[in-house]
Amino acid sequence: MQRDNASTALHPTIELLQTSSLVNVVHGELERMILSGNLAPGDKLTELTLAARLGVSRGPLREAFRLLEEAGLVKITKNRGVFVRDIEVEEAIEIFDLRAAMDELVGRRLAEKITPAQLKEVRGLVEAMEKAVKDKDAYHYHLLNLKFHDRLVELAGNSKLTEIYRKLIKELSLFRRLNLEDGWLMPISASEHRLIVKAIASGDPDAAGKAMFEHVMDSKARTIEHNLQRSAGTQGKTATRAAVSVAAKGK
Amino acid sequence: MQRDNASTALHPTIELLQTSSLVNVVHGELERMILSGNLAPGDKLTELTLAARLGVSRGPLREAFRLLEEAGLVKITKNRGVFVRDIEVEEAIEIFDLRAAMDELVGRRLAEKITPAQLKEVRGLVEAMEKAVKDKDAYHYHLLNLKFHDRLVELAGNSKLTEIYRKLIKELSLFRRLNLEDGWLMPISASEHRLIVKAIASGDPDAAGKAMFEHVMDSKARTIEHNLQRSAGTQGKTATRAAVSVAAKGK
DNA sequence: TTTTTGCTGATTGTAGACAATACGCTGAAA
DNA sequence: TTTCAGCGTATTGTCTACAATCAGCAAAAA
Repeated sequence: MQRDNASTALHPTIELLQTSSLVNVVHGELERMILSGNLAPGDKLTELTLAARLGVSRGPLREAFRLLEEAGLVKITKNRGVFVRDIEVEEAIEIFDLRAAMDELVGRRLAEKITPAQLKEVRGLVEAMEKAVKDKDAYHYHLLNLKFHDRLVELAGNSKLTEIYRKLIKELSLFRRLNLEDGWLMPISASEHRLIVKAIASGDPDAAGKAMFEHVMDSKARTIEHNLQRSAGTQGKTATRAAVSVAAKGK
Repeated sequence: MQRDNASTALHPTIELLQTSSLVNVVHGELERMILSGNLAPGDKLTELTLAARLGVSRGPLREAFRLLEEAGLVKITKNRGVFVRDIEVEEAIEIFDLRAAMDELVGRRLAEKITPAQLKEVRGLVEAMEKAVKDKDAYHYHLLNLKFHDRLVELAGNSKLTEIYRKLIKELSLFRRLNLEDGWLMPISASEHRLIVKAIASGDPDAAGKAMFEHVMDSKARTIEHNLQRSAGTQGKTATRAAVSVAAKGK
């Protein structure tokens, strides 16, 4: 009986057909469109239009909507439709605070269990980021930054933590997209990464946790500040953001 | 014009019809059945059967399934069906570790910002728990314990944190249900609650965070230990309630 | 002018039908 | 007895049709 053999070495196409339904594909595609900015916060996702464009019927599409809703990427209003969610600055602050606590855990764990090979790998990412800074390549830096943190969380070895961390990052991207790509705060962030790796390498859980925590909180301060400047400069109608400064100093 | 009046004081039935679709109702009902143990881990959720029982068609039901899938309560396998998820002990450990980090954040925040009135409220919950211990009322104690921690998280004032915390608790209940209701570890847990409230009341963020963290980690150790003992003792599966469909063959 | 009322087109909510796939049974061959 | 092929049933995946609801506009009333 070669059942074992067949289940381990499966042809990619077969594997694909067995695992992916239309719902999965549509879900992935919509998520990609949202995270890439192809669909912006506030945009309406009309069922008939999207169904026609993606070449599927409304059923799978609606199921994919529900996945996105629970993931926090869209908001469904009865009889009104589906809209790409808009992350308010208050919610972004909450996410940063939560991320800080999670990353502190990540730092602690890594200080205890990271291997030399893994350490070398993340050092490579830091060096690549420093190179991107030197080249003033903000986009590449952004991708490396995401990769760096994602990899650290992954290496911490808690899959539940990884799952929720990624969910938060996705939601946060709905808020952060606006003020990315002007890489003014890039170099500051970059230098902190070296400190994080150093603390992890030292094997001191408290130090590594603190380094991670502080990094996220600094990142939060920079992002919020940047966002406030931007929204204050562009439009007068954002007077509602006044309450933000109060929320921002919660520590 | 009494538009304001009309929008604030809306007839409950109208409000209900505007907000709740069949998907929402079905989702809530299924979640209730899963969390209450009416549907046990491993149970299969057959579309036609459930649709007939709930009096809806398969469409809304499938959308509710997707919500539950993203929430981690069920697992959908293509062409096979929907099953109530089974939380392995490894995943439970991960959730406890994550919860510990989150609760540490909760403790810190509460030490800084809890009000006397709120303090009085949580003290009342602790006292009620102590009474439940004295009465040996394990079920009531269990409910109060959930309420206590849920309220603390809520009072921390981070809605994102609250949302994810509740999601984790729901998932964890799929693992913990088995070894609840034998309240052997009840009194130990109860005494720790007093310490938590005391640390929060003292206004020391580090102490409160530490108290919360330790409590969750102790709770983790007790639960895991208890679970190991139990699963070592009983080999047979307890497939008592299979409301909808067959209990899958043992894993 | 301002408000309100009724209509119309567009969009979502739900149900049912058809196609595709998996599971379990029967029976025959080794 | 064990294994395996073939077949029928049950269940899921997807699509289409119909009903319910909403947004916008125009015309009438104040």
